[in-house]
Amino acid sequence: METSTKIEELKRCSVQYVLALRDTLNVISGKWKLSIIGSLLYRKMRFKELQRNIGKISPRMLSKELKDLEANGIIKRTIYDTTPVTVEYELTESGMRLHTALDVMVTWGIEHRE
Amino acid sequence: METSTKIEELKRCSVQYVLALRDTLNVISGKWKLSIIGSLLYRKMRFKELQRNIGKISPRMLSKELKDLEANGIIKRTIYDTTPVTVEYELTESGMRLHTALDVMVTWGIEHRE
DNA sequence: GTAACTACTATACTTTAGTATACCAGTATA
DNA sequence: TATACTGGTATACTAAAGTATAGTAGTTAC
Repeated sequence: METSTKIEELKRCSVQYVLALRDTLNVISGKWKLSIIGSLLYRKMRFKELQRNIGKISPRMLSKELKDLEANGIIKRTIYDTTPVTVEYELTESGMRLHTALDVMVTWGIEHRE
Repeated sequence: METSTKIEELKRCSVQYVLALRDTLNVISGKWKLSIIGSLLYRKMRFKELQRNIGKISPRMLSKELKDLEANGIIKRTIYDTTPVTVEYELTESGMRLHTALDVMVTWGIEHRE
């Protein structure tokens, strides 16, 4: 069965619908995940770079959220054998595809405020 | 300025982008909000009806979340002067417009699991 | 008269999310 | 020799989110 057909079918079944929705929400919810994804939408970044970019995030939270996003296949972590070590974070293909979903949410958010 | 132009402009500014996104997320995040909105997508429902439909939700949480959604302009509460009183909950126009955003999120969720 | 229906609210608790602060090893710069 | 850079971890805490259980008032059916 084709993916698009499968999606149409799931949308009709509310329990599955809510489950797929929750999968997406779990990936982007929490105080910091959006700021991290937003920072990586247009380019790769290193740990300290992300920390400076986001501002008030503690290294503990940044580290935890990055691990979380990596485990969920949203970002990719690459270690370079330099001195001192450099670690780069970037969105995966799946993470990049989130962009469309985020745009739709932004649109609703703005229209809702009107 | 047109709304669509305004949206295009905001998407380019990451801080505003994240803020609009967070507005949307605040509306749908939490353990129960999606189940409530999902229940109301196709028809109005009363309190006990929602409670039975969702299953394990406590009346305290349902009451709290409904108030929250009402305060955010997502649902409308109508009291009918019957005995015993009947209270109906339904999505507002804005709440209905969430449907598109939710569909996009479901699609991403399913594709991401693949 | 007692059980069940309506739509909730009150109190007290647990669990999860997030914060604050300090610290690690190794290297480069002033 | 002291400071700051790299990318984090450890411990202890607070705040927010959610749960559990009981109870409210009025009406109706058995």
